[in-house]
Amino acid sequence: DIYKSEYSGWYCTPCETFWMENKLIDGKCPNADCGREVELLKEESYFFRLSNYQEAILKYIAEHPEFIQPVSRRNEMLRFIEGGLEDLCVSRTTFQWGIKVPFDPKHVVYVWLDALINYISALGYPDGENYKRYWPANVHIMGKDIVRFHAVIWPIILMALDIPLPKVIYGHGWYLTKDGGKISKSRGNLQDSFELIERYGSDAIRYFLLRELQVGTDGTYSEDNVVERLNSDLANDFGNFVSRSLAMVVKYREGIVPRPGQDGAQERELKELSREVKINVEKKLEVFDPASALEEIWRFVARCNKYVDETAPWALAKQEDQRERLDTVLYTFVECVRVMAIFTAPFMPGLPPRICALLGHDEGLIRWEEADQWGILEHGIIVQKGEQLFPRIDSSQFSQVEETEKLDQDQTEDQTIIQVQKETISPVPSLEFEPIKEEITMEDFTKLDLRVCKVLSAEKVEKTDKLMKLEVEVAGVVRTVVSGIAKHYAPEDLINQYVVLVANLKPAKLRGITSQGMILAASQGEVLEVLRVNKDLPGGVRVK
RNA sequence: CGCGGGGUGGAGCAGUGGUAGCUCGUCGGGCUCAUAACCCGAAGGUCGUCGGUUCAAAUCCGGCCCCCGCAACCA
Repeated sequence: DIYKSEYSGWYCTPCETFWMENKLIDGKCPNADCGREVELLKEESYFFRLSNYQEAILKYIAEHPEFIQPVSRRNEMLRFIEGGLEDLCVSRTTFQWGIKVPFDPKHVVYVWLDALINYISALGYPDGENYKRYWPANVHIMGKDIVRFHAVIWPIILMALDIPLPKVIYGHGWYLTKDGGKISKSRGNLQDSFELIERYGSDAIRYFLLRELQVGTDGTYSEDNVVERLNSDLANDFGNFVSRSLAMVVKYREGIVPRPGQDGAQERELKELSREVKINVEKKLEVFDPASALEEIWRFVARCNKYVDETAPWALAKQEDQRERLDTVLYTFVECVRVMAIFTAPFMPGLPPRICALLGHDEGLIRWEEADQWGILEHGIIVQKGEQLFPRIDSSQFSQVEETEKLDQDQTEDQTIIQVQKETISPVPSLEFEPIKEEITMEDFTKLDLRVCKVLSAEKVEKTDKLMKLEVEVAGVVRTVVSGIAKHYAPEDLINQYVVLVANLKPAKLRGITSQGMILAASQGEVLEVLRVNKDLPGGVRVK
């Protein structure tokens, strides 16, 4: 299914670029600086016959509705395949880095071909033990943007090799910021995950991501949400239960887990709930819904806290004739801690050792199949209250700390530097400035011709988000300039304003409009400001 | 008509035909073992909008409005 052929395209030699036929302008190079003749050039390449498998992959998807999940991604892939598959060019000769084609070393393998193969080659395909044991995979989980490679190209590669396909391809959504915008470096809203882990702990961050965000769709993220979720679920509900229950064993029985008496209705209810929760969690995990699984588990956590309230051990402790009842309750507390540790272990792998240590056990205590079994712990073992598992996070205190740290920093810096105003309350990553470029001479600088110019007219370029077309007057001449500022200014904001133009910049074509120069503007992330001249200097005055 | 996601109580989200749920927040009460935590109760939603299908629509179909991501465009 691999064959050698030629990839043909229109090649512009000076630009060293291939162009699609429909991009050419009057049959010439579309690069505005070039516009020269292009030639039809053929590059030798290897191709993979994707097109031969179009019907096979459609049939497979139809017969295995669970293959691509969630459904929205499945529909997207079906539409893509129905649109017609073309053979895939799987080698390149235009660059050297990459894996050389063994039998034709002037070619390197197309990245997605060798990347996908890693799923089986890493397992030792075709004879490795791991391959025999683990393939076909139960599920591949990846970001929704690369589902196409996993749900179309990869299965076809496997079909061509006559290898079983993975059972499920799951495209998960993305983490977006609170305002719905994508997290990205250029917007300055990047969140360093290692910083978050350092601040809150990896278990807590795992919990947040699995609990708060739906797997199949995009979710919003903000540090306020993290703090709220962690305080409420981990500190108040979970951590506090462990703390209060073990504290009572220590307080009323010197930490020695007593022998339980007869179960009452409350104990029976608790045990029944553990069975129900275990089954539901298993179901939710089968369908890739960790958020609902954790919601189930927290039903149990909440019931445990309620159990404390119902049984009121502090009242039992005052009555000598309730000694056996108190023993039962305290024993059940410790069992609840054990069960909670089992339930949460798949989501927070750092937790079991910490809890087991409190119970004087090793991690052998954590066995999923015992999540609904009771009476596992021996009486007579010694428990301790220990450190708080999840201390509450005081976010206001936290941002104060940030502020003072910042002030300290500020004072050490040159007083004349104008400080960047910190607008948000929640901690944000520090701004990353571009490094200062290498030194140039005065002569280099004077090559730049910067001019004050008056904006005569301004209009948004149709069908673009960012482009604004400006007519400016400079030294008595009117020039057209296209600028990427439409998101930040309305045309009327700029008309009759004096701005700074790079007057001797080589013209370039943008969306069909020739731009004769560049308007100066400062920007950081989402904020942008065009530099303006306020004194009434006539258009054409030089800026130095 | 480039491709795709979404609009559900103050906030964040579940919910693919049959009394609209969860967490947080708010208000009132209880308890005092615990990490000012826990427990009980309450208020709060014409499910973006208009129309259609149906005995019945947040849920199915169509039109419209708004938000977001990708692609193109930041000279």
